[in-house]
Amino acid sequence: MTVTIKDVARLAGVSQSSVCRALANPDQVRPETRERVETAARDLGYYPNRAARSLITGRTGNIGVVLPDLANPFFPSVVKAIQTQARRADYAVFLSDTDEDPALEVPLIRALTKQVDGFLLCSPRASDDELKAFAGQAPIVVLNRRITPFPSVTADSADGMRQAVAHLHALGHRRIAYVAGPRTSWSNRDRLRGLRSATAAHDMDLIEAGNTAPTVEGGTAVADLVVASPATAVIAYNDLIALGLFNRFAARGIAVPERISVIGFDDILLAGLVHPGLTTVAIAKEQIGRAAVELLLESMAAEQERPARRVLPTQLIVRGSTGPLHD
Amino acid sequence: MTVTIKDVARLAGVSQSSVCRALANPDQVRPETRERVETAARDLGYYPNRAARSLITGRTGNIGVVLPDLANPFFPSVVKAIQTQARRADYAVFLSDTDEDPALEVPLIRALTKQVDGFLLCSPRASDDELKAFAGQAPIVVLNRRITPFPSVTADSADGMRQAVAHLHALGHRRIAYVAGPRTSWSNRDRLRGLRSATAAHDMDLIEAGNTAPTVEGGTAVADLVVASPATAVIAYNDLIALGLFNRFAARGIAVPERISVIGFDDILLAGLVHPGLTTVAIAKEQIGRAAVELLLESMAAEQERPARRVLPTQLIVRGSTGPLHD
DNA sequence: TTGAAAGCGATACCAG
DNA sequence: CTGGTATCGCTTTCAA
Repeated sequence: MTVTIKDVARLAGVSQSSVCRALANPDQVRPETRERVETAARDLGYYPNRAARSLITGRTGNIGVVLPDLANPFFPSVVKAIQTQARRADYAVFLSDTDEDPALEVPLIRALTKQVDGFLLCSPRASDDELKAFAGQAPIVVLNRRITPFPSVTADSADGMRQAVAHLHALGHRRIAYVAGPRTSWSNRDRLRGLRSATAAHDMDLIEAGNTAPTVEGGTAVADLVVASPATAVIAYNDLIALGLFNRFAARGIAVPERISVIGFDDILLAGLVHPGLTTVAIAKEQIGRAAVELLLESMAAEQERPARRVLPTQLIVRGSTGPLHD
Repeated sequence: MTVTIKDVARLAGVSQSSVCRALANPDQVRPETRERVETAARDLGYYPNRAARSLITGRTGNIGVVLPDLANPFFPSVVKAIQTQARRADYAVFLSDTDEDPALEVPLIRALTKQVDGFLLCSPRASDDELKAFAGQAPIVVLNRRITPFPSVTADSADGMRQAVAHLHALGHRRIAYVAGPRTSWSNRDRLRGLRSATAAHDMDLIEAGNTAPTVEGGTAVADLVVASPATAVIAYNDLIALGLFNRFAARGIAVPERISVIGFDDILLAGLVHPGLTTVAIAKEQIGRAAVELLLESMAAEQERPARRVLPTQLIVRGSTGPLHD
């Protein structure tokens, strides 16, 4: 059924060892032999069993990607970048969606541990302690979160928030509401931190409208709270929430940006397609994916002394959902 | 470093075989022994190496998912459903994005073959012949395409088109344009076929506006052709293209649905969030993913005589982008 | 009920 | 430059 190295060896009339070498280190073998082996392999349609190989080499050629929700358009973008970069290094990708369930993360990681050379944890929801338990067990790079001792790739949320707040301030806004995402999300805390210091710097009021699910429905659910607050502008944890706000605002006849300005975070595809366009803080999603793979490869190659931390830039994208304050 | 079955055996004071049995067939072993093994395994944090196991059992516990473009929101939805269903059966998922490159598919499949028990090919772009070469090599279920001899899961595009055309006809439209997707896409041909017969049944004119990329940009690129045609309504291969049309129409001041009605296909999240809402043919994406995994598990369990074909229903979702004909 | 030993497919080392 | 052999971690006969 399945063709193994033995079959190739037999057909080529050489030993297994030679087949192995001819295929892996072509120059350590006589050209004639190499040719015979290559022909035999081609004829039989031989492809090495990477699982068997990993047993002896200790390398699987796979990386594991764990993320909370593929339905959030932010993640597919990142995963796509990861895929592209991984393929360049001849790595295949295991994908696990935890469905925003923190309890699923650790078992999933464990189940994959022996099958991958390292992990990319995107916005992991598990506790610091649970994750730290993996230190030394498997190379791990964390995205959108910082946990010592793992290398991390994050976006410069503070700077993004600074840009967003400066923009709103320039438009005349003085009272901003923030719709927070999941409490378990490091990004959420990071963004909130940046927002607090940015509003403080401008001496503006920050009204925290509470946490909600990072989905359209999550935004819709808290829209009325925002309207009832004295805020003239609202910044959402992410674009999906912002679009949920849009929805409910439209349903209630609340004009954006005339009555209230809205800013999102992530710059997912949707942001540019709704009307009015959603002003948002763009994150370099492709760069995040790429950087993460690079860091992982590095940390697999050699134990790093101090974990690398890559912080990628953010950029405010101004669209129609923000405008001057009307009184 | 990594804890193996030997370590457990040593700590429990039994043989490897007993450890294996205690963990796999708990009832074939004396309760006392089982207890000792379980404790030892827990204490050491033992998790079997699935790659090593696959070597002997022939089962990997993995399934491979290949798709053309994770950036198309349709696919993440399907993948998420696949994940959920796969996890239920204790399968892990390998994901490969081919970036719409037909040439990448076959090598990717081959590279994964030994590491997975079967494949889910989503909207594969490779030729029938290339794919047929895998028949008998690995269990394969094809999504959004039909290729003998593989089981397939498809949407009832013909019925979806029938609903869309009937809707437009009722609104008074008589000339419909179709913006086609990739020539290599089976879905595209399937949808076109359905559309042709539906328009013929209503004695309506069908203007084929040519093929374009299944992306927002693809839609934007052909929008002017559609406007220049005598069509009063346009059906796009998918929602992304439809949204690209929206964009360009808005830029040119062409009113939707007053000047032209627009219908998409897939019902991605975006469709409900743009203004006006995009009328579209919804596909049961979760069901597709679920059904695909089910079929794959079945076909792995036993060679089926005739490949199963699951055709899932489609449903027209009417939103603001379609309206009565104005003259 | 348990242990010893063979073997899955590939690589790596050591002789020759 | 090539072949024999041990080995990776695990499962599975086969005897005891």
